[in-house]
Amino acid sequence: MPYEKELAALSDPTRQAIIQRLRLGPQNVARLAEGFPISRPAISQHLKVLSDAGLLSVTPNGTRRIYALSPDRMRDLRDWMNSLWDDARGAFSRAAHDLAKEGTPNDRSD
Amino acid sequence: MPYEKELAALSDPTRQAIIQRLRLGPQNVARLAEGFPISRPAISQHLKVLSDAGLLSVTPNGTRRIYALSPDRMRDLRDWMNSLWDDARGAFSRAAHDLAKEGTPNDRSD
DNA sequence: TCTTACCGTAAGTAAAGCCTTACGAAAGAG
DNA sequence: CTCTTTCGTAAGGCTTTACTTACGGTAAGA
Repeated sequence: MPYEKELAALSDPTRQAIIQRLRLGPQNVARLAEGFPISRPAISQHLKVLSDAGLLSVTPNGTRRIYALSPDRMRDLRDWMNSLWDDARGAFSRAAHDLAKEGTPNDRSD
Repeated sequence: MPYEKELAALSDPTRQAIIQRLRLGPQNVARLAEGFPISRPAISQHLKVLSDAGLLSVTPNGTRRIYALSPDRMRDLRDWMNSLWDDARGAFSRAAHDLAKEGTPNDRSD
């Protein structure tokens, strides 16, 4: 299970919205929380999940904490998605080929 | 929130393992369940989640149901990851540039 | 120093998720 | 028709998750 934590972090709609926000640029917590219908501590908890997954980086600046997207981990995820897609294509056309020949691909009995 | 359901589907370790299994080729439910420590109905429920997310396709064959990866939706996800990564890179270097100039990117005071 | 702004964490609660067993429907063999 | 295989779904229990309010700690300004 290669990217369990990262995908779990991205699976929440609020965290996805946070990611979308940070696509425009780094932001501190208070400003980030302004656009959401939930409390600021809830945003902090989501930011912790995203940070623990390596998707965000933090830069303290005075009392503020600036959060930004971490391109490195994001690139790893993208590469994994790429390989997944390649295998999906391969398995798909192979299955289509097999089905055209005999009808059932995995017709083995142990 | 563009790919909420797809990412939620991929976030579970069991479902990730199912995906890994199907990278080798399509399989029916009973054979798929053989390699897991959980019951067959649990596998069926996971397969439903993955199918509802559009990541799998089903092909009935007698009493069996052959599950396979759906390359289309997988490609969409990959493309979204690509754009996400590009924006992350852009925001990152822009932030680095701003920090080099003044120190704080979002320095507005309400 | 005193006050204000910013933020993380703890405690508690309501909701969602994952697993199990039990059951019923559909397809094929005899 | 009867029996078996394959599979999806319903019901219930248990764990995890996401939210709230309350609180403490740190940095900057007067």
